[in-house]
Amino acid sequence: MIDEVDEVYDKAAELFALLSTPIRLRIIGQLCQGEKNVGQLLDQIGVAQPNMSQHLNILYRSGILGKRRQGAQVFYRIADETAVVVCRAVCTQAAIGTAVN
Amino acid sequence: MIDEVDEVYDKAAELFALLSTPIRLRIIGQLCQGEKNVGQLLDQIGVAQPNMSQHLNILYRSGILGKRRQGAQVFYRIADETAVVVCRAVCTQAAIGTAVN
DNA sequence: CCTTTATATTCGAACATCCGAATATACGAA
DNA sequence: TTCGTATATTCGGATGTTCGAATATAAAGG
Repeated sequence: MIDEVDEVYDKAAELFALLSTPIRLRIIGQLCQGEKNVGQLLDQIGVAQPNMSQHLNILYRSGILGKRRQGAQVFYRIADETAVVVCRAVCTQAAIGTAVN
Repeated sequence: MIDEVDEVYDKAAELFALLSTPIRLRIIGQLCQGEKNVGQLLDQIGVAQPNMSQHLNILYRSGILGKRRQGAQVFYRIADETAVVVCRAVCTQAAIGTAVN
């Protein structure tokens, strides 16, 4: 905590940046209910398909999401609970809702 | 949680955006130790003075920080614990440090 | 192979963010 | 009032992010 602090702040800032768009938070909220494919996510979240794909890729490359292909469909899931825990902290603390719970 | 969800995600995304730079996280980390003036923050955080002032103002306008002037100096403090709680969630969950604790 | 459905990629424009430099303001002391 | 210290504001450029549009790839079925 003395000389690793720099990296700590950098990593945390990166995570927060990943969570700084409503669309990605909605994706995470949906996947908290369990694995879903892209089509299902598109049904729930109002966003164009290529845009969805980009956001999913960003979350996937960061390690927050995992994915698996099944035939023509690709299913995404939460792969790192850190993001979920942080989202829950916002919801419970700010009393702004329970969407991710 | 049915029709306020939209706003929930928007608010959360805004908060995460505020926390998405290492400098602002450092500021919050410092102020977790108690009220500090701008000069003290400058001593602890490697950033130019005008830059510091901008970040402080962003956090102040968002309600995360409060401030009080005492003579020529301005003291900042945590005004909304939400940000701190969220930062702690990152640290404890990701096991990437305890800087904000 | 061809078509359809499902998902991904690329490109460019619009827009926002961060920083450095210069300047401005606020306050205390002389 | 003038000076020095403390803090804030403005402006510009560089950089990054998000989106829409177009296109590409992957798989299943006929």
